[in-house]
Amino acid sequence: MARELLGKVLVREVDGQTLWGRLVEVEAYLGPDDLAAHSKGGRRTARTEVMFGPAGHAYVYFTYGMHWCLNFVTREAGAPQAVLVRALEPGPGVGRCSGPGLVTRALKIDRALNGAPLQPPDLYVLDDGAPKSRIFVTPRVGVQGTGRWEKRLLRYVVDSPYLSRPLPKLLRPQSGSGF
DNA sequence: ACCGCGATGCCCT
DNA sequence: GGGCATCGCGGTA
Repeated sequence: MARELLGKVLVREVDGQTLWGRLVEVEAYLGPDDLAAHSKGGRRTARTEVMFGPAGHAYVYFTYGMHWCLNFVTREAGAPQAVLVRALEPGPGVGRCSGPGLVTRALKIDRALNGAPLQPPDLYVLDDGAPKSRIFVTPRVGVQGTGRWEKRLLRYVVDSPYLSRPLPKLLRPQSGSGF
């Protein structure tokens, strides 16, 4: 699902304006087995409840005292998996969205959208037919201390200047070309 | 370039 | 009460 989402357009309609950006960086969180996931060990709390519901809804949580993070719930009810939106290539008039906290700031997303269906008019994903870019995979960001899970290649990106952190040199297209 | 750290509040034990 | 799926700033190179 994370791979599928890359390159598609995330649209937010709010306050009479339409804000959008193209998905360039996402991470997969694989539920109870995944020690980096909020739903690790099947933890079902007020915060994680939305992830236990059906796919196609927004899971929005608050972190570090000031940031909201947007996820897409990706599996059937009872399978608490999600894809975290980490960076967008911003559309016209949209500010920098390189990092999960910046994505939600730029698209005016907060707890009011937690549990919302990913459908018009508030928040939805479009495929505008843009050509698909090559996908690169890396470890996830900010998941130290999760044992083998911190090394799993569950961050999916396309080569873009809008990533929250640049592609490792070894993965960069044209690396070693001589210039 | 990299590193350290403060802000700031909710969640979970 | 500790920690956090972060960010931006200011310091040192």
